[in-house]
Parts: sequence; structure tokens; C-alpha cells
Amino acid sequence: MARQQSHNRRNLIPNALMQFWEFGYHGTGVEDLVRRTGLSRSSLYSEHQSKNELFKACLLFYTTVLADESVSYMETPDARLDQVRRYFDCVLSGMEEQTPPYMGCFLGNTMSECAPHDEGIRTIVEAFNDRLRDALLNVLRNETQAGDFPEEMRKNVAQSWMTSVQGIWSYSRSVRKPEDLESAVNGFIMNARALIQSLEVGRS
Amino acid sequence: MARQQSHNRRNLIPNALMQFWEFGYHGTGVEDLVRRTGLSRSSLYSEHQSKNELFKACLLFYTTVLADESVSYMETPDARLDQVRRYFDCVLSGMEEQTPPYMGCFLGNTMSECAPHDEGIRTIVEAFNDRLRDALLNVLRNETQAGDFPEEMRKNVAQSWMTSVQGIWSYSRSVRKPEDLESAVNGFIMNARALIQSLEVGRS
DNA sequence: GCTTTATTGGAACGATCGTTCCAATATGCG
DNA sequence: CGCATATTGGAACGATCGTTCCAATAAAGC
Repeated sequence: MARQQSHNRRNLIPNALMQFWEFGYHGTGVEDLVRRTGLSRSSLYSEHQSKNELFKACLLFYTTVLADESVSYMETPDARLDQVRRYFDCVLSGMEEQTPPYMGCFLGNTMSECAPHDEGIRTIVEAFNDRLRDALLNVLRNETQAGDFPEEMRKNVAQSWMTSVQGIWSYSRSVRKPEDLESAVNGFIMNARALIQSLEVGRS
Repeated sequence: MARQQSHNRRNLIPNALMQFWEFGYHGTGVEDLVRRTGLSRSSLYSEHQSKNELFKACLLFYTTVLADESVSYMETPDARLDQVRRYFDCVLSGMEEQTPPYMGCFLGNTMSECAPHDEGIRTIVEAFNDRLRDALLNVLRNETQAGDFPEEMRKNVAQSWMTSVQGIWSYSRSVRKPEDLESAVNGFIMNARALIQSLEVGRS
């Protein structure tokens, strides 16, 4: 019994996260969290002061644990576009066991739903967006090293890539056919390769 | 007095839309709609059977009236990428009178929040996404006419462009500095031009 | 094994949710 | 003006919202 309790406690955040991820902040009631986590209301509130605090804890868990690995692969000194392609393939293959529509990116969903009206949430969202943009900027630098393109240009492209990634996951929440999502990913990579090529051509 | 009533009635959908747009479906209560529209509950329910039906009416109004003009510019037989650039400039200049974070795209917000769990809403969202993708495909065809690229490739790119546009608006709901949004737009156009150029180079 | 401390399930709170209903009021018509 | 027809504001519904509280139960220390 103690094992079971401990088990539930340990999985509080992951379980709550799944609920919030699927149904959103306002679409999730405390009753839903009780059902999903197997804990009672008092247990939930003993560890987190409010539903809002619990949500932010889930969001932090998502950015620092679940999504961390994916981004970190693009932060290595030698990360190239293949790393981005592999990241997409990894998520897409994980979706083969599910049926559309999918759950998208928890951070992206939260950005749409809560960021404008919740300063604390917006801060977390902003930090992750910046990190993802810098990671993609790192990839772009590795692909177009030592060129004399204005840094401003690189930053714009990285920013655009970041929003494109967010857009793809957002789209996954309404897509009916998995191939439409793969199509968007293929188009994104194609676009990125073309841009990298154009910068290299312009350099020579 | 009759004028006033008629005025309120006429603006029911637009006013309700603004409320839903800013706070989302679950974040908007009927009391909020009463306050925003100036109508009473009975008036709201006399024209629409439920909050959900009213929301779908707002979503249809958004796609067929508000967003229609923007898309139609990209559907003309001679639409080029400049048209897309102008579309972004138009929305960005409209944001200068507002302070970030912005409201994003109502359809995009709805796609994230409601599409997975509401079949009726997903149908509307899907139709608009398809239309936007076809419009961008039209632009892409006009920019790379008479080449021998597989149609599959064009479709992927158009699909990617559509999700990128959605991503930019989604990002606008958490952005703090307007220039970060402009940066994403500039990056997107830069990317698109590079791709078009690469297709032309590949053709010659 | 008994006492102390921590954690639990579940009742209950006031507030708000979406919805229904009706009496009061305004409108259109003869 | 007087009557019929819409349209209105607002009370009220049961359900659920997020939160608090406490008695019952489990864990730990001696």
C-alpha cells in the first residue's frame, strides 16, 4: 500500500500533465485530475497550492524533462539539420501508435490558451521558445558556417523555424490523415535545405 | 431604442467572436458574452441553441468574413509571394496600435483548444486549413511555373507554409517584443524566397 | 504495542458553469 | 388607441468549478 501511494505521488506531475496536455488548462477540472492521478483532492493540494501552481509545475516538467532531450540534440556543437529531421521522425513514429487528431505540443497548446492572460505561464513559455530558437540558430550556424551573412538574417530564420515547428504541432491537433502531417514536416525540411543551399551559393 | 436593439443583434456574432478570440472557448462564460454583447441570456439563446452553436457561428463568421479577404488575395490567378508579404505587413501594421501579447489567429487558437474534442469545430478548422494551403499552393505554382518538380513536392511545401503561418500567429499570443514577431515573418519570407529560387535554379 | 506524526478520502463551501423559464416590456398592425 | 406578437431582463435551475476542512487511516519512533 505504501508502495502504491509512493507510486502515485511520484507520478502526480506526469499524470496531471497528460490530462492538461489533452484537454488544456480550462478544459481540465480538479475532478479530472483526481481521476487521472488516482490521488484525492487533499493530496493534490498538499503538494501544490492551487490548480494554477500545479499546472505550472507540469509545464516546467514538460520543458525541463520531456522536451529537454529533443532540444538538447540540436544544441550540441556539431548539430546539423539531420538532427532536426531525426527529431521530427522520432515524434512522427511515436504517433503511428496513435490515431489522429494528436495532442500536439503541450507548450504550444499552453501558449495559445494561457500565455496572454497568465504572466507566470508566459514567462515559462517564453523561456522555452527562446531556447528552441537558439537551438535552431545553432543548427543554422553549423550549416552555414563562416559566411558573411548578417547575424540579423540568421536570427530571423531561426525565429521563423521555431514558429514553424510550433505550427506543425498545433496543426497536429486537427489533422485527420497522418500523411498530411508528414507532408508539412517534409515541406519544412525541404524549405530549410533550400535556404541553407541559397546561403552557400551566395557565399561562393 | 429599436435602433439600439437592432444594432446589438447585428453585432452579436462579432462581439461574441472578440470575446472567444481573446479568452478561448472554455475561458469564456455566458456571463462574459452577456457583458460583451450587451444582450441578455434569453436573447443569446433565442438565436443560438447553445454556447457551442454560438461559438461555431463565430468561427464560421471568422473564416467566411474576417479572414476571407486575406486569403482571397492569395487565390487570384496572378498571386505571387509579394501578396503573402503584404498580407503579413497588413496584419503587423494593425498590431502597432496594440500591445503584445496579441490575440493570434482565432482559427489557430481554436485548432489548439477545441479541434481534438469537437468534431463539428474540427470540420470548420479543417476546411479553412485546406483553403489556406491551396491558396499558398497557388502562390507557389505562380512563382515556379512550368517546372518539372513533382506535384508532391509542391504540396509538401504549401502544407509547410500553412503550418508556418499558423505557428507565427500562435507565437504572437506569447510574444513580448513586436520585433520578435516581425523577425519570424521576415524569416518566413526569406525561407520561401530561397526555396523558390532553388527550384528555379534546379530547373535551368 | 502505544503514542506521535503524517497522509489520506471525502464531505462541504461559496462561486460560477450552461441552460431554462416567465413575467414585463417593446414592437407591429388594424 | 388597443390588441397581438416578439423581444427583453432577470430570477432560478441543477451541475460543476476551485478550494478548504476534518475525521479516519497509515507510518514512524520509542
